[in-house]
Amino acid sequence: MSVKTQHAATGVRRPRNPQGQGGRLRADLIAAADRILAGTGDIGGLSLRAVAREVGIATPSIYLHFPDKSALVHAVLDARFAELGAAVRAAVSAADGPVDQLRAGCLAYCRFAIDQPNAYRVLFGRAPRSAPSIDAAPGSSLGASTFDLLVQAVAVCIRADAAPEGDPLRIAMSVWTALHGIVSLRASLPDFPWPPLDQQVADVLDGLVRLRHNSAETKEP
Amino acid sequence: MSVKTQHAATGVRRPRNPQGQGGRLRADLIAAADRILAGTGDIGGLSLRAVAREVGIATPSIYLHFPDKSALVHAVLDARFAELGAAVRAAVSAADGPVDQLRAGCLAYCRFAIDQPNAYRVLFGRAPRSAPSIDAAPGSSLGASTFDLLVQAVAVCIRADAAPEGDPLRIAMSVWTALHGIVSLRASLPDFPWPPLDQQVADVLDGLVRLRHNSAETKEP
DNA sequence: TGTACATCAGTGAACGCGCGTTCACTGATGTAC
DNA sequence: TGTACATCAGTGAACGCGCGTTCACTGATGTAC
Repeated sequence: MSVKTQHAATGVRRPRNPQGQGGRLRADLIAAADRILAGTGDIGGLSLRAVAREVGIATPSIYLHFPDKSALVHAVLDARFAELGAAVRAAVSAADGPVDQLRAGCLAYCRFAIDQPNAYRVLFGRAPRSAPSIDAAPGSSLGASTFDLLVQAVAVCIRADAAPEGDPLRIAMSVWTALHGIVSLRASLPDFPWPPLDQQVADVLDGLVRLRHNSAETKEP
Repeated sequence: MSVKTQHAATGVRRPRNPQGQGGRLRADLIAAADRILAGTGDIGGLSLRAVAREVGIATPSIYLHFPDKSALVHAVLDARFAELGAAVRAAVSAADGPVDQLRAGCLAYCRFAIDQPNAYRVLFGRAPRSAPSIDAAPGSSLGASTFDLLVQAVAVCIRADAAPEGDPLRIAMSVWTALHGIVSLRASLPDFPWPPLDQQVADVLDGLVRLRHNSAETKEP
């Protein structure tokens, strides 16, 4: 039996899906490509052959579900953008009050990026025009909706008098770029003596949003 | 005559160096690799064959000057780090006073990154451990010396009472990450409606360093 | 002044590899009659 | 209940390509005698 067609992890060929369930392979392909990208962070280095090996199928079977390589990559990016948005939304929902909600959302964004640096790099670390395998910026609407969340959180803080007057869009841009800087430089230079993430995020919010800390709600009981 | 060995731009094979001047090719190879990387920003996508084509030599001639591909890439990175440091130093020297010098250095850093986004991505946009062709983080000492410049500039502002008390190292880290965020997000999402660079940098310095603007030195005559 | 030799800066062909994609094919499962 | 056929989910071999690297070689230039 050829080694080429065996599953990468188990050495066993993946069983064939029953009729009507061929679509399952599509999800498995996206998941496998996502796992590989999470290990390398390099879209250009992703190969259909590696994806097929990971899933345990023959490479041409991918073409039953995606017209070409870039379609598979787009599907992976869409899924990851949705996941990032869900993580931020969940953190915001779990917090109380404008300031804590803003902070929780920013921290969730950074944690997603730091826990999965390669996945984050795949989403935000490429030059859209010059990337060889990607023709257009995918998932931009999903990314934009997550950014809208930040603009709204800043606006709520200002309306609640937790931050001084200012343009929420402009402030949110500053915050987003600063958060992106925090997480992407940490990924690029892991040996640099970075301060704790909470402190860096707090510095950014204090400096750029100028949050007013509500002394009535400090953690002292 | 084979097309393979002709110069990419002119179709003419590069003339052979005189004896004792073989080292010239080394500099030409670094420059050619740098030009290619400035066009793609993708270290993994750089090929020795493309470099040889650009210079107008046969590919194996590269091995007369570099033991392997990663040695050539390291040389390119060292040269670019040195260039970035020189640009920042020149801007700082051309400005007067602690605040303007800090601002000038930060702006020069951003302009270098924005004018040559792919070169900047090559320097700071990779995950050092997982990059396939690069074994260790190169140029780190050159990068670190440029960062020291920022720390000193912040410290001078504090000593000159142009900024409130604070830990210059911690503040410089915040500023650097914010600047990196500004320029790398601009490169990743060029279609986003970014505000003017000067304004973004000013927001970052005002917020994170809390610069005091010296009203005696405003631009009004 | 001539000549044999060493050095130097390269060249051209070939190696084995992994890649995206195409093509004709297989074989299990369902369905119409 | 049996059987011919259609559908579905894949497979295996092959294509042409660009890659990093190795190897034996070339041919101009300098130098020792």
